[in-house]
Amino acid sequence: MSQRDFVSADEVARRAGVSRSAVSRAFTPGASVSDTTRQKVLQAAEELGYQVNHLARGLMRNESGIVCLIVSDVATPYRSTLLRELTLQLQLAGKVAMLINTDRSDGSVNRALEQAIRYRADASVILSGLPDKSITELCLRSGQRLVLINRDEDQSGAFHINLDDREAAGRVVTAFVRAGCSRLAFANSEAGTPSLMAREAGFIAAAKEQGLDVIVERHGSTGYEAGRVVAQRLLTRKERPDAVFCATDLLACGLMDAARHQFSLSIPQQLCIVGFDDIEQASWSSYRLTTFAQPIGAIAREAVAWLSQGGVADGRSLTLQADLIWRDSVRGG
Amino acid sequence: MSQRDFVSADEVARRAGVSRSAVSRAFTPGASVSDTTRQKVLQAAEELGYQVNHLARGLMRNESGIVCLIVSDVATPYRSTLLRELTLQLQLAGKVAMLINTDRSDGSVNRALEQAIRYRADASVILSGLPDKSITELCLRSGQRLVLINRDEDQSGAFHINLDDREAAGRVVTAFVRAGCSRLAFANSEAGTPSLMAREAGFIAAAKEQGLDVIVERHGSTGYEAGRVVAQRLLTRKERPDAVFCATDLLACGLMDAARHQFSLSIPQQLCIVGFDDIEQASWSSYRLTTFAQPIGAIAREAVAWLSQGGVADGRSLTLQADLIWRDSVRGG
DNA sequence: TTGTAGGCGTTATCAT
DNA sequence: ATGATAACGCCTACAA
Repeated sequence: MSQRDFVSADEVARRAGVSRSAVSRAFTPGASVSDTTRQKVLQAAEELGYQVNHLARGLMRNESGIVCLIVSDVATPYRSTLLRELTLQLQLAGKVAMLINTDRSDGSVNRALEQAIRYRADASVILSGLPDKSITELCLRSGQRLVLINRDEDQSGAFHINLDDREAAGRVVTAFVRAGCSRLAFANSEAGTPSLMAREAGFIAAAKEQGLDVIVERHGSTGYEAGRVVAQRLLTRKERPDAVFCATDLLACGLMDAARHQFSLSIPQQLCIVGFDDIEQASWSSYRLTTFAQPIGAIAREAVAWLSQGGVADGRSLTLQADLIWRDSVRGG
Repeated sequence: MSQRDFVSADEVARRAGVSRSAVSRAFTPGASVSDTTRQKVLQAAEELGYQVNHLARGLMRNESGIVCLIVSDVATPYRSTLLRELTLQLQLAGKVAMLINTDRSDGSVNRALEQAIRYRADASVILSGLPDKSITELCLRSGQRLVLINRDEDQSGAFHINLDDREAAGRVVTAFVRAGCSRLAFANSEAGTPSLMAREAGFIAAAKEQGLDVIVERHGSTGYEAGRVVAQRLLTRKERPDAVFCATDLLACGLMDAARHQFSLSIPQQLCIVGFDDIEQASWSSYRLTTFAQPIGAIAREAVAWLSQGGVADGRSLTLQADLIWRDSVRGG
């Protein structure tokens, strides 16, 4: 390691002609220091380029200020938007985000949480994957807060933020029926995460109420390419669907592109499509996708509010509604 | 704050019937411990759910394992991809990423670096913005490494990774001329970052060598919407351009969509377009954009290799080439 | 190989 | 309001 030499409170104290404690107090909001000494300290610190060592402070205060964000597929539009919002809110709350990428292999969520513990993170936010119960219990027992976004509901003590996926799916059926569609399909990935499966189940159930069957096709991960593959399967059937609900916008974009450029179908005339997430691309004029907007701002705000609150926090569950954004991929908006 | 109670090395030592130091050694690769005690310690740790406190360890070792990633516009395709790659490489190198969002206001890069110092980050990687020299010197002086990606060249002691933007721009002119284009335009944002301006300058210079003028149009930030606005300006001129080089793919997508859907132009027959970054959307069948692929993997690898190397590191500069990806937005690939 | 003692840079407690 | 002193949890000589 190269030589590291950060300036310490001692040096500031010496230069300002006060004690270490005075320096500490000058950097602690609400501590009892006279204005004159505070000024002396602040000036000395400025001149030396002193910054409080948060490693040491965290050790003492038993509060690191660190919040771990555990996530896979960061490069995905929806994920990266959520990430942006979370980091922003965290910073506003005086916290700092530690980003842990779980793209590689399974069980990596567990390893990520261990990392969170090692850095004594005040809280962890899980955006992807599902950790084992033993490790989340360890977190909770250690006093580390846990927020699960769009994850399953089985971790007591943690804060769950979910969308009402089933309700949303029901509205899609209504929209499709109103558009005169009758051959419904659902495009999903093989990921099988709770929220994705809830959309699928909700769609099927609502369709059944209308006396309609649903063709379900699943493939790969939740991306553009998977959408193309699913389109291939769906649009070569003898009984071609006239309406597809896609579990995510990325799937929808892939499916829409294939439908247009490979099968020469007009949208929404010959095929209605609804997506989920309202990623930026959904509004691009090549897509103009009717889709559900996740309340990303609200999710981030609620998450940060909960994890940065003082006092003992109980586990809790919050269900938010997704907004249906009408654009041009369904007839008769 | 709720009660926090992480298990410490003391407790592990007691349970394993050894001393604290034995515990420490058991978790230090290459320390001299007998296999039997190591096993005892590891088992006790496992049972108690012990994890080494990296705050304390960082304090002692003078090496936190933290690397700060300083970035704005995280939700942008190119940025988020780079972020994914960097976090992955960092984790492979045994480091952990601290993400600092500088979306708000100016001078926030300076604040971000101060944050990096407070957490005693081993290094900082700057993906956006440009810090004041005084603060980067403080970082360097404190022994914190600095990597600047696609930033300006004026920070000595830091590691600079840049693309050869001018060379790339030159190749675009060649491609346009070969496609029979003669009314060249450059679409840029008003951001004015070094790499963006280098692409612009390089394009103009290369065109001049061919005896060609370039219409330059700049607007807003580097996004899809700006591309639409620029298209508006460019395509309503009496002398409509027949080839546009866009500073980024996002601009290119916006411009292409406007050209097609608003001006009913065929691409590449009536208008050739080249972008930069090779974001995922560039390959989608609605765009099939000819563009430059940033060597993101190499950038991330080089950055992490440099910042995690032992010993004293000198400032250094690395220039990488961008690969031209031929797709369908230029005639005669 | 093992345990003991001292120190890393803070903050909190206690006098003054 | 200020300064000395004791933690916080860990690592690392040093001694055994």
